[in-house]
Amino acid sequence: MSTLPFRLATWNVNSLKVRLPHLQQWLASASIDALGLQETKTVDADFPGAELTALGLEGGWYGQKTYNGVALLARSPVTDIVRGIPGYADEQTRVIAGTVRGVRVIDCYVPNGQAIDSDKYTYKLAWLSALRDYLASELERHPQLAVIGDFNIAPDDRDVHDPKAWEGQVLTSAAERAALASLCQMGLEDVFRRFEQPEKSYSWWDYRAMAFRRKAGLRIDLILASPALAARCTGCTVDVEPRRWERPSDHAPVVASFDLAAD
DNA sequence: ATGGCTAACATGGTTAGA
Repeated sequence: MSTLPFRLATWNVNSLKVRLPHLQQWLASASIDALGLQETKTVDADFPGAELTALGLEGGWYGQKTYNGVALLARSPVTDIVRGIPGYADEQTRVIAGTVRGVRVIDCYVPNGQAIDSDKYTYKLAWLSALRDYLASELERHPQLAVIGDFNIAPDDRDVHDPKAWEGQVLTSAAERAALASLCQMGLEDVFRRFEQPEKSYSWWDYRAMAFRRKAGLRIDLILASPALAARCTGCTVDVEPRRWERPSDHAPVVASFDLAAD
């Protein structure tokens, strides 16, 4: 049976307006078939659709003023686009889903949570519960499902540069990790860990205190795959190169490769 | 050292990120 490669990426760009040149430069060499963005921070009317069309991308976006904002883009048609979590009232634009080459892709920007004692943390956990219910139903409908994005949860202490300093903090707390684990218990797999990876593999580094230079980061940007899709995964890497560029996003893109059936 | 830096909105200083 013949297969075709499918390279799927997620990138929190921290303002698409500022990072459009970075995206253009990265796409020129990264050979990406589909891409989920987070923190576009732009209303849909201002979304740079023409610039992305010029890069050979199409798809959908779901943004708001100042905060949040997601986009799902691909080199082939993106169909059945759904914005937000159906049935969950949320003023924040954090999810967009679509189907690309037979793969259902759900792009998420999970709430940060700010601090354990914050209302935003309560919102984060409630939001993750709504996401879990949504994904349970999507798993039933779509054997080939990818859930990608900025999860704002480091799955394990391996994914934290200083586990002691981060212990019990937002992004590593037990309740957040349990919420992520419950997604994995439904069959979604963090494909990054299917493969041998370098020590200190992270996807986010604080802008402050030379965190990137010190390799003081967290791995919070993930690509989860359903069993049938995970079985087709041939690799997953963090591309740290754009984090070295001038005026970078604080997140690096993560890329997973799949061999899809070519029927 | 509880700061450090960046972006949006606004046009000085606040909010938010993680």
